Amino acid sequence: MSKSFYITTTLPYVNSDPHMGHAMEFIRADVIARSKKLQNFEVFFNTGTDEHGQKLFNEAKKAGKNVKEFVDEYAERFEGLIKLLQMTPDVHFIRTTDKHHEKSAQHFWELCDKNGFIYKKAYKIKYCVGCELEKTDSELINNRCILHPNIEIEMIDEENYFFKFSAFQKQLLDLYKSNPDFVIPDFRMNEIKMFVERGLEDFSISRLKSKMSWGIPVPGDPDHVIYVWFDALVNYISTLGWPEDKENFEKFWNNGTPVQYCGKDNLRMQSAMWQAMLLAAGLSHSHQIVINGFLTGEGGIKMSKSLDNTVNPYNVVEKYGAEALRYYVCGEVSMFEDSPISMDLIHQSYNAKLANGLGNLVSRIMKMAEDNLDKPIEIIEREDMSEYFNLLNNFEIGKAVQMIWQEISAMDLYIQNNQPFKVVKTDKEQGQKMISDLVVRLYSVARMLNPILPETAEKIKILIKKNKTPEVPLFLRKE
RNA sequence: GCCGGCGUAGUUCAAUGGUAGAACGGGGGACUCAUAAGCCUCAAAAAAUGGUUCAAUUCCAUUCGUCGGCACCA
Repeated sequence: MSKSFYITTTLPYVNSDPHMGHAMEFIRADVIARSKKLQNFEVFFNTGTDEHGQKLFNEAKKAGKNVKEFVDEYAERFEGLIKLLQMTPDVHFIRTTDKHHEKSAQHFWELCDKNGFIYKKAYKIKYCVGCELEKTDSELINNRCILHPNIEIEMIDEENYFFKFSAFQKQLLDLYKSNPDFVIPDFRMNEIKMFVERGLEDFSISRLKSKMSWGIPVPGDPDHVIYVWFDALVNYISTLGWPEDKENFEKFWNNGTPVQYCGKDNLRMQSAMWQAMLLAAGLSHSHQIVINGFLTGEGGIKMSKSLDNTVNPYNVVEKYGAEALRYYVCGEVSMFEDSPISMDLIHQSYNAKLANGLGNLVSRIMKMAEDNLDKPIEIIEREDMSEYFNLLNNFEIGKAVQMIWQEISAMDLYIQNNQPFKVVKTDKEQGQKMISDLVVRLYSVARMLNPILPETAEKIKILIKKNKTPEVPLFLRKE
């Protein structure tokens, strides 16, 4: 029986174009998914789009569009990232407007309801007529909207369904205690632990259909639709075919150590709300939540259009290629802290590591091989890669990248110190031995690169199999 | 305000109770298999004050700075 592994990104909310944060999350999850496959796991890799809720409802209306058409357009752009970023093509792409997902979410609701964790109560919301929006306390100063301080905040009473989040405090704390690696990195684990320790409040999980119709109908109550978070989180299991497909669910959710990759803004939803929801439905919790930091502009300044320091994935791929972007978010960006990104930084890393480092090394070794070896070397893939894969298994993608580039440097240094290109002129046999040893090492580099830069890894393997130097450099240096 | 993290070369990061390491970037040099790449080499750092200690960048305290969390933002 082969081992199974499940990994998912969060589903981007489709109220704007894909940005660098999405790209980073998609790429990193892809790296882990690919690396598990290489370790012979049967992998289920999920991503998709979150398409319900007030915001989309409002924005579609503002754009004068039918909501479905509005979200269709965006969903297509996000689905386009799969190809753009060279993600593994068998990734599952779920949309929360998919019929099956909607039914699945309703079933999930019914389970929570049946188990006694959903109830109805009057819900007071603070509403700013100026914004035409519901406001939270943190958005108010002196009980007035920050944007419209001259208008009184209206209190609106409405009946909503509530989820008994408060009932799960102890179970969540137990979960965290018995699974110290449940949330990665540890400081995020502490954060969520402290949040839960402070006490949990039940939250509203429905909206009045008369006010906001863009949602999944609440089972048995046509006047309400399911609050977008409650619906969206269920995608992590609906994508597996839950509840009908018991076999898949068993294989990937119960036995696939489900991992959820997300940004730091998602900590609470992924590691507390969703876990409580699963418990309420009588299902098993996720295995691990991995929390990325945010990408910022240079100098740690928040990216913004007005500062003109935004970077978008399309431009980067167009100018440097998908692999340069994959390299950057894996090797140059901190795994868990906020990190800067800019075209300039990408440019520097491209030249230093891809052109001067990897690309140049491939050229110099394969030139020696082509000129001096009579035939391609025989490769036996049996060296131990466990040290490398262990890094990836712990989501230390950056350290894994570092390990590869250390080997690249070591090979450059070896060539410099031992000069096989000279040796081969005086002692052919010895020179050929040195060169073929280098080719073997290069092949190992390609194997390690496989999950990070899949296309380049494949190119290198082909060059080695044909014993050819690349016709065009792998990564042409850019000025 | 409360809680937590951080403050090390130009930049991004590392290690350490006893001469502070790396990568990128910058200066210089010898070579040539290679993408004017690679290699060698040089310059370059511990926010401030006080304490513990034979000895502190490392432990403690305070100050300053900075970042994050403090619930419906999908």
